Amino acid sequence: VLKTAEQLLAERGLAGLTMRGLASRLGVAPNALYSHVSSKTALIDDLLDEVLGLVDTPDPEVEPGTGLESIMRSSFSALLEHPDLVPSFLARQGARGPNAHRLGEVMFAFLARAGITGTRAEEARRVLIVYTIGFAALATSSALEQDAAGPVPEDELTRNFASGLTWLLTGIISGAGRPPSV
Amino acid sequence: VLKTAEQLLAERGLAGLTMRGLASRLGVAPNALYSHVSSKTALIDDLLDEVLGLVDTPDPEVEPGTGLESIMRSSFSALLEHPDLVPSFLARQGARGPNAHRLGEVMFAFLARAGITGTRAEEARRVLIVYTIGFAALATSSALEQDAAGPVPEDELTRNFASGLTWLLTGIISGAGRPPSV
DNA sequence: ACCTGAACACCGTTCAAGT
DNA sequence: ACCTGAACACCGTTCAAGT
Repeated sequence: VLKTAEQLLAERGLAGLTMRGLASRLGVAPNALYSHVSSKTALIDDLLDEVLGLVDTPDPEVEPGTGLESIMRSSFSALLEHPDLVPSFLARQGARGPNAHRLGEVMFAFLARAGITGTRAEEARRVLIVYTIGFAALATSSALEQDAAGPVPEDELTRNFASGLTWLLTGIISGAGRPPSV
Repeated sequence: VLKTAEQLLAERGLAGLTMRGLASRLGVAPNALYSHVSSKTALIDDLLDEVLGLVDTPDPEVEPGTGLESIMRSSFSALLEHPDLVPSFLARQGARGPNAHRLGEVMFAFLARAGITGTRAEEARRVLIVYTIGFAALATSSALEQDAAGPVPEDELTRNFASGLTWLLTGIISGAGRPPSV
């Protein structure tokens, strides 16, 4: 059901994933899909959470900084494997399915072990997520369209992502910003 | 010419900005637009660079950290004023018009004064841009759709943006990551 | 429950022709 | 240069009806 949507997406891109195209591949009429999914948006939401299922969560005993780093790296590469879905992640603010929820909890746990809780933890989590999805959006869109300007190779962007992630984690854990009201 | 596009966008959103709708507002046939702009994508690219024209560049004598901070803050609020264009910024990697170029140069100048040059400066600039656009995307999309989950007020997101920006700049300027090969 | 036929109300873009 | 009429090749979605 969803699987063929995923496969059609991989073959023909986001613009190529149409309800009509999907229906014809399944050998049914376009409107028959509405017996299985309430709208195209709902279909995409389902696909998004499936991508997050690919992210593996690190050993919770590991140091908080490295734990967070590996979660974000793993998320980044999961996103890169589904380039066409990344723009949708941004538009929908990172999916709200069960997998998204699970990852959010793991992140909170690591932040808490680094002594970051409350509002500050929420902020840090949001910053990390936004940064990761944003960079994935950059990497995937740059892969899709080749410009005269030179497309910037993917491994360079991955290194760039890692640098920024380190900066971010350094800033978060060092406790910059906001006076020590905690 | 472009002005009406901007105004139509403000009124009816990105989905409401169609070539046909734009044409009818101008009192011409849909295809007449193609005498003025080569495609809808080109039209949007023009709109994007216009938004970047709203960003004001700080006094170049100011301290690098605060200079960069104010550029990114100003960019963030310029983006927030045109919520419907933000997704396009991500898809097109932040526009490539003259205004985009100008801002990029100013950022490089500040980074250089902070002792950051070469690859590292490119990485830092990209990280800052991605972070800013990504957060703007979050803020605008959360403003557009109200969910049961509670939409997160805009000023909270703006503070959140500022916190993350501080963390990022702390990390960048403190010289974390990559061993001191410079 | 799940499907079909037919339709509604749209899209972006192109082509030939006019002025 | 800038416009029109007409068309091409599509969209997502709904409604009534069938099994």
